[in-house]
Parts: sequence; structure tokens; C-alpha cells
Amino acid sequence: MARSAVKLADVAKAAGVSQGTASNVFSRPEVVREEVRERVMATARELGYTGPDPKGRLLRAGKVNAIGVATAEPLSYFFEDPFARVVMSGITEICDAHGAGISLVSAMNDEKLAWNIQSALVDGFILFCIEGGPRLVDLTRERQLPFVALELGINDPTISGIGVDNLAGAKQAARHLAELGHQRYGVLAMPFFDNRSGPIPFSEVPTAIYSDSRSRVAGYFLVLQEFGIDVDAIPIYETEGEEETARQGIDYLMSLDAPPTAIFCMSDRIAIAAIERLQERGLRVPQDVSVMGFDGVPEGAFCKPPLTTMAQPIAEIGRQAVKAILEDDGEVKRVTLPVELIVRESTAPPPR
Amino acid sequence: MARSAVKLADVAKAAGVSQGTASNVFSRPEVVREEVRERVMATARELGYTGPDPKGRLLRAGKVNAIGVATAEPLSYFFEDPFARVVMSGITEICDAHGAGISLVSAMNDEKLAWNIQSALVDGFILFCIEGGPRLVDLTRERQLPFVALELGINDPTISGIGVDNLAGAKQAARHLAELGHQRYGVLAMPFFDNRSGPIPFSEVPTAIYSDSRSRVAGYFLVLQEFGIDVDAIPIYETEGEEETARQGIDYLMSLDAPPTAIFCMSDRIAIAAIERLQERGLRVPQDVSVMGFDGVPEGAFCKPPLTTMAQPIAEIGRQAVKAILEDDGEVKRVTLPVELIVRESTAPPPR
DNA sequence: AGCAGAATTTGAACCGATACAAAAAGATGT
DNA sequence: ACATCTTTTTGTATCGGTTCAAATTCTGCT
Repeated sequence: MARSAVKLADVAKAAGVSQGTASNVFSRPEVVREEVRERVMATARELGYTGPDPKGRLLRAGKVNAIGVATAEPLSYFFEDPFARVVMSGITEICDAHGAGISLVSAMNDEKLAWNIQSALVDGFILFCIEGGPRLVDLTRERQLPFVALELGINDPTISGIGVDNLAGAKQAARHLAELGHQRYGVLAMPFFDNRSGPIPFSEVPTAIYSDSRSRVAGYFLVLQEFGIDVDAIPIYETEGEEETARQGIDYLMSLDAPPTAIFCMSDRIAIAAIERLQERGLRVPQDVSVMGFDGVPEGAFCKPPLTTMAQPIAEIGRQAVKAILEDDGEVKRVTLPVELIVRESTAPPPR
Repeated sequence: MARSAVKLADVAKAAGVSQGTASNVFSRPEVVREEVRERVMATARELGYTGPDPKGRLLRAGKVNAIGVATAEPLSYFFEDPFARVVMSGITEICDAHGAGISLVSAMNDEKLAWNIQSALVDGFILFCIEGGPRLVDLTRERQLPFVALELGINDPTISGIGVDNLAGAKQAARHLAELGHQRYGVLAMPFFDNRSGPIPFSEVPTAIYSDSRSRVAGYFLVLQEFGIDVDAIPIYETEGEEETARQGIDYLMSLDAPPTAIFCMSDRIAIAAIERLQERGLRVPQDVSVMGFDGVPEGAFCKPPLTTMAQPIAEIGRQAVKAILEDDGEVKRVTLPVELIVRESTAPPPR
């Protein structure tokens, strides 16, 4: 910056060559005669010129060689949320392989978010569409760069997106618990709407703005119904996807007249908090209550008891997302990945 | 990109104003007459122009408004290593507050690393100086941008750096174990050199290229000596800072004729792996062997038993680093943060 | 020496904006 | 109507490179 005002043109002049040649010395050394190349290099060294400034190149080249990863959450989300971290691992893997950089984009408020998305120096975006997802998509569309949405709730067929088969996953989860013989269920849901939590009647679920949560409830209930369960009586508690409301959800569910013996949690993070809360309340998992997660984050394997869950191919989601950006051909690309039941120790037949 | 070839100049021409005015419409709307502003905006909308391209602005402005975080490890390091994650939280916190973006920079091989550092679009760098630290510093210095090193090993007084008081920390750790009455110690060290692990004689420690590891050994031994321990007899095992070599270290230490009753681990990550391995070998922590960590990562509080450790103010390291970049005044800025002993349950008096 | 073809080098256009001095237009006062 | 301020608008230089057609210099050969 201030330290070096030397630019390519200065070097060229000092070395007595045209700017074009000087440029070639750095970006295509093989085309310039060795003698000239050495002279230019020497002059550059003398002048303290350390090579072309990427800012200049960028403008001409048009490509930044970096992809933006954006969310409406604070930046720390990427390093703290277990799911996000595994997705990021997948993203970094492909970026590393392509030599592409990663820019993290987020913002505290809407205005800043808009600005940050508008001005991020990237070739494309990967969107973590959680809370505030639709807004994030709109903002990014404005930018007219390739982007792909990680469908952590949203499911808009007009844009590229990577998601999982929520319905199939939820059905499989339900089948597992139903086959264990449970009769009384509860659901600790991911958000259906923004900024709210609490019990929610089944009848309101179809109006949810987050389709993943909707599909999962649908999947659970479809199978449960097949098993002859009265799904209308199953209590659903909407969390905000984090620990605090998950705990409140447990308190709510377990204080009902006929508390559930099996609980569907729509994320492992919720499930782990749920287990903790159940244990605090003196209940044993899985002997008294079975807990089923969703996501398959690494933490699930290490909690006590290890969590039974529907595992998403989380890292693969990240990989596919990067590929969708890097190999963007202007087409809308939609990928649905399978989920897999991982039975560990948080589920068992109902008590008695 | 390909989708919109419309540029500011086109809008200006179409709206019948000068490019200067068009620019003002977007960046300083208050100076242009409302009527004109609306006309330009309308034209822009018609043409599908969504606002100034940051690439152009960048060149003119010189500032990118993003800081680069670089390491010689793969990019996934930022999302997987517990220490790095907490540092990143601190970094993101300040970046969020300043509206600055974050670019992650790394590379598989040296050549790529050099290129990525040369071409990263950032205003400054924060360097995670672990393995390959000195090289990373050299590469970054070339770039002639402000940078600050996180002294995870290196300690070069000519560059800005954020570190902790390793010597004081190590001394305090040693005092804790010595006061519990331990007589036989072992050390599971962070790397002294690149790409090696295994037992290492005390006499070689002073030649280590990573000064943190050196200081810590010095601190341990200084205090132990005060307590009348024969420090020359203390076995030191150099790990590569991860689980595998840490486990091998335990196997080595515990197979000695007089295995230690207390083990200094130079990181919590090593300590946690060590505890696991000890337990696999049928030893109880802390009844049979005491384990002392270093770092204070969150995981330490949740492992069994909870880890006694020397806690660094990890997030603060990140915060200070960003501040050093953002408030760069060309001065070398060196910060040494204190560490704090956190006694949990992995240390106890020696058996018998 | 003369010439075709290959290897280098040049020069200017261009990438997409912002900034700023100077010009033009408008407002105010007498 | 005229001089004096203000407010807007214009034109153009600049940021720091890359690119590419055209010009120049080298080769090897006859």
C-alpha cells in the first residue's frame, strides 16, 4: 500500500521496456527473452516491486478465483455450528483442490448484509439458507453471479440448490421408532417460521415457510399413521434450532398428561440438548425416552448415549455446492442427496 | 458475469447524463438532483444494471475491506481444529463489528501457497504460524501488506505478533503438579521441528525452531528443578500436534521402566488424545496418572474427566489480531497475553 | 545479400468504476 | 438586470494491470 507506490509501469520504464513486456515477465515469463527477463526482474527488485498487484489483474481478468459463503447469521456461525462446520469441510476440500479461495460473508443487519453481498469479491456464492433464507436469496440474485442454496429450510425450484431427501429420511426415522413399538411420540422441530418458538398445532404446519421442517413432519406422520398412531394427537414444539428452545421443548413435552416415550428431533443439535435436558429431569435415555436426531454431525457419536440419527452426507453437500458454482453453466442445478439411518444408543423399545 | 455486460457507462449514456453523475447516483445519491437520480435509476433498472461492480470500485479505492487469514495447513484446519475455531470466533467478532470480510487462504503445496498469498484480495493478513510458519511469514512479507502472526510456535520480534506468556504458563502448570506431590513426569510436546515425532533428549530442545515448545519445556523444568526433581531424567516425546502421535507418545511414556505419574501435554488436543489412550491402556485419570493440558479449548471441559489446563485467552488472541490489522499504523505491534490455570479433574496427587 | 518464418517487443485499448477541478445552471439579493 | 453564491453536472484522469494486433528483430537458408 503506502509502503510501495511502485507499479508495473515504473518498472517497465526503469528497465527500458514496454509495459506489455514487463507484464509478460511476470505472468508469462516464457515468452520473453531470458536476458530481458532478468533485467526487468533485477530492476523490479531494485525498485522494491514484488509482483503484479492482484487488484489490477482482477479488473482485467474478471475472475476473482474465490467463492463467497454467505449466511444471515453472524460470521461465527461457520466456526461454531457443528453442521456448518462439516459443510465447510466439504467446501474447503474442493476449493483446496481447485486452488480457489473462500470469502465468508455475513452481516449483523439487513442493510449491511445487502452491502456485503453486493460488494464481495467473489465469483459466486454458496448460501446457507437458514433463518432469513428467502431474503438472502433475493439479495444474492441481485448480484447476478452464480449461486447455489444449501437448502437448510428453503426449497425453491427456480434456483440451484443442494438438499437432502427430507421426506424419505423422516419416514425412515419414524419407521425405526415405530418398529421399536413406541406409541406416544413428540416432535422437537426446526423452525417453521422466523423468530418464534413454542407448541404448534399440526394444522399450522402446512403453512410453514421452511419446507424442510414441513417435509420432515410429513414424513414422520405418514409412517406413524401406517402404524396406526393417531398423529393428530402428537405434540409438536417449534424450536429456534438451538439449545435453549430445545430444552424448553423438552420441558413442555414431558409435562404433558401423557408424555412421549419417543422424541423426533429435527437436528442433532436439538437432540443433544434434548438428551441433556431429559437427563437433568431424571429420565434415562433410551430406557425411559428414546431420542432420534437428524443430521449426523460428528458430536452425535460422542454424546452420552451416542445418538441415533438420520445422517445427511454433510460434507458431500458442501462439495456438491462448490462444484455447482465452479462448473456453473448457467443452468439451474438441483441436487437431492440421500440420508441414512444410523442406529446408535439413544433409541430403544418403550419402557415396561 | 456473462449475464450482464451492462456497465455504468452504458447506463449513463442511455440516461443522457455523464458517467460521473451516474456514479454519484449510486455512491453518493444525496448530491444529485432527485429528478435526475430517478431517471438514472429507472434506466439502470431497464438495462438490468444492478449497481456498481465491486471490481471496478476496488481498483479505484485501493481498499478491499477484507482481511485474509492464512495458514500452511489445509483450509479445513480452520473448521476442524478446536483452537483455530475459537481464534476464528474472536476474529469474526471484530470483523463483524467493522463490517470487514474474511478470506481464508491456504494451499496444499508451497508454490500454490505463494501464489494464493500473492493474489489474495485482502487488506492485510493474519497468519496461523504452525507447521511451516517461517515460510508463511516470508511469503507474506513479500506481499507488503500489514500482517500479524499468531505465534503458535514462532516468535520473531521483527514482526507484529500476538502470543501468550508461555514461560509463565508452563511454570504455573508445573507448580500445580509439583504441589500435588508428583515425582515422575513426562512431557508430550508440540513440534520442536517440522515433520518428525518421537522421543527427544532434553539437550536438543534448545535448538528447536518452534520457540513456544521450547519455552514451555523451559518453564516446566525450571519449576520442577526448584522442587528438587531431576529434570534431565524426564522423558520428552515430540508429537506432531495431533492425535495419532500423541497416542504413540503415551505408549512410549508408559512403557518406560519408571512411567510418569504426571504428564504435561502442550496442547489440549494432545491431552485429550492422551487421556483416551491412557484409559484404553486400563489406567485411570487422574487416580493413576495426572494429565495437564495447555490451551483451554472448550472440548477440555466436556471430556471425561474434565481437563485441567493452562487456558489461553483464545478468542482474545483473534480479536487482538484483527485489531492489529485494522488499526495498522506501520508499527510493529507485539502483544503477549496471560494464561490462566484452570483446575478441573484430570490432575490429582500421585497414586499410593 | 535477400527473404521467409519464427521469436520478441511494442503501444494502445480496455477492464469498471471513483474523484475532482472546472463548467453550467439555479437561487438570492440589490 | 446584474453580480454573487450555491447547487448540479460534466469531462477526464486515474487506479494497476492484461491483452492482442502490429511492428520489429532474429534465424536459418538459398
